[in-house]
Amino acid sequence: MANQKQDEGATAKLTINDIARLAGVSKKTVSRVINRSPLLNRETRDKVEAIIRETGYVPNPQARALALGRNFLIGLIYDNPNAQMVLSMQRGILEALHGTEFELVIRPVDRGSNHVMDDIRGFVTRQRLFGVVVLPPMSENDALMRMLDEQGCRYVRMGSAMLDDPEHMVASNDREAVADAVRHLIAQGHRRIGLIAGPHGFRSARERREGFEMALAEAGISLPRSLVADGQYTFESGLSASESLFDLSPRPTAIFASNDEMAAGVLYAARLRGIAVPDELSIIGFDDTPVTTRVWPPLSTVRWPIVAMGRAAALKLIGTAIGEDAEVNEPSMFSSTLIRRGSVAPPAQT
Amino acid sequence: MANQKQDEGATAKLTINDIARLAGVSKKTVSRVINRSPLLNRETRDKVEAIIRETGYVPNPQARALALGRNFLIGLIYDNPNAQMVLSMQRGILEALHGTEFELVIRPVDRGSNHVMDDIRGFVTRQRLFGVVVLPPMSENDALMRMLDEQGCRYVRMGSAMLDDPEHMVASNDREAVADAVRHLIAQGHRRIGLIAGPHGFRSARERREGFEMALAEAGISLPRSLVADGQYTFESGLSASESLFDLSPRPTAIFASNDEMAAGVLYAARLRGIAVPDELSIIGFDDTPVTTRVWPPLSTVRWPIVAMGRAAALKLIGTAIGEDAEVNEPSMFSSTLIRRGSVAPPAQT
DNA sequence: CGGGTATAGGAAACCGGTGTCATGATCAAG
DNA sequence: CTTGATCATGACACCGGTTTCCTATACCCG
Repeated sequence: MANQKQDEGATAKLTINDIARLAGVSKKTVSRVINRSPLLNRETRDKVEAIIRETGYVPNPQARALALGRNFLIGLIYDNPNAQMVLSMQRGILEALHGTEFELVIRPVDRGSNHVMDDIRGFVTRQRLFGVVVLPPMSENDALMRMLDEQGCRYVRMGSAMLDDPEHMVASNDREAVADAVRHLIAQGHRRIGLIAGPHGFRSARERREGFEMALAEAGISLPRSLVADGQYTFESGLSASESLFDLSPRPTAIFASNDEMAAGVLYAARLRGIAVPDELSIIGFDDTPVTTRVWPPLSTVRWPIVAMGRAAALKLIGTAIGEDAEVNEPSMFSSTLIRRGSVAPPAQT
Repeated sequence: MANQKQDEGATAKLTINDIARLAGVSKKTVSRVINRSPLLNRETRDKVEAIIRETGYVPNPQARALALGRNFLIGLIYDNPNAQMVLSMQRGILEALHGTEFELVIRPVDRGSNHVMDDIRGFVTRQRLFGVVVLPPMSENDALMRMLDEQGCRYVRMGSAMLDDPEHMVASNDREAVADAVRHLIAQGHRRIGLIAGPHGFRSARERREGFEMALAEAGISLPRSLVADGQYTFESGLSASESLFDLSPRPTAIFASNDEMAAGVLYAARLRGIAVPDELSIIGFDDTPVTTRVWPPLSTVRWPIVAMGRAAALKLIGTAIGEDAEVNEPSMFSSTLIRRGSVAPPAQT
């Protein structure tokens, strides 16, 4: 019913036929110019290119996608655990896509909902996406990957140290990074070190916990269950989780929080209790989000190269587009570094 | 040269012809079912729908877009001044798009670069976007809007109190909101109130500044030039801008920072100088980003409904798609509220 | 100088949908 | 029973590109 062509108004869109007519060649020839076919007369190409340039012709991507059987859309699937991470990832991916004809379509989902799967299936099939990048914790869902395979949708998953399938994976070595951070605490003289763990079922939470335990074990320090508190990667959970650690006697002299949001919660809780940081309590977080430098004292943390990893993920995805043989040489494993700020000091008393 | 159909593998995609054959009807009839044409026999529709459901057929969006002459992609253009804002906006837009066939394509740009314009033109023309949402400060670029008009690309701009063109605009009333915040400070007894302004050329910066001046004028308080410091909406600029205010004698007893990042900078600077907040200095920010509750004391601030505004913007955009007459009733102006936290107290001495 | 081989370029089919218009069936009114 | 209107459906062109296949020309060589 709705009246279609009513808001025409704009510059009438040029078609390949117009260009062909203007250049005095067939549309096929124009198509060859657009697609850089090598078997073309030099003059013909120059002439057509000149016309394209001066008319500002842009081939219709829908028609191209239809004829070519593939489009130029990359999807980003995430269940936002961390605003900063998502945004950095978007940036990394877009950096890689810049200058190509690919665009980024974003898709936050709710992993708790019981139709996530259908939701994502609809997303990739409806738009016939070229491929998707999946962020943690969705990237740990193997059923999702099987579904994507079934749908013939390429994917790259981001995650923590999952190297089963390096071609479809970009990972950071959280375990080693956390171990380094904890070794740093130990070197400062800390022995009673608390852990605020991430949510169960998160690969990163497990990796970070293992790194924590590894460093303690190396130093021969035992880890009583009471020094481990469960968190949800949120500020509030960090705040409440630290309560139980503060109630301990003797109190831990240092706490490693599995991400910065929770570390900020620990800092806040310490302030509420009048515990001085770093003099009475050292804190290390993970992620290096901006909040670490906004609070006082600025938080020491572990930085992982999110943007670079996003870029690598996107390149892996579109690398296969250029040509199957164009070997993709993006690394699959990235390493993190400890950033020392003001939240770590030697313990007050030995 | 590249070999196309080699990684077929996936479930062979069904076409409308397959469905037509299976249902024993013509493709046109199937098309009618898909597009909910009202002039269809009940039985025929049920039969075709059953087949579509059991085969899991999804119409090819590229073909649809080609035939229909429009696609189902909304673009989001921004020059990220504020991660939280961008992310909330994405969320709001996606909420509105949820359940429709539209998808969101994001496009950060660099407004400093001298080919932003070409960049954006390429973006909207190449993908033939249905429409775009433009975030500040890009939304204040009138040349951009003219260009979008030329390209026949619908748009909605987000911004501060620009109501020249309500149909293409979603705005917040920053001036009044800031005036309220400053009135609050005045009511607490403050008379020497400093302002950290936003960058020149930002509409929001001007609106907020005007609100600040308005509230002071109402109360008959004069505003010496020295009480106004320039900032760039960044934490660091807030930090350094507050230095000059702190050097004043007498020092201001309160500071309004034009956004939360700068307010966090003020708080940080105060800590460095040993100025107690809120006892010796009150602070109010703007945006209500998470950082306000991570720092100590938590910052009082002005909250504006970003998600709701994003939703409204998207609805305005796609509202015109459903039918030209379907009047879009989304409001164009949203109002903000003062959130009182712990960074405001009466001045130490009168 | 003639026949074989590249090479540029064109005609037509095709990708998977939608619009237009024609057609046959059904039904109410005359 | 005929006629005109209404309804449900199908045939076919078309959206704007790409691909396949074929032809005409230029070039190579003996």
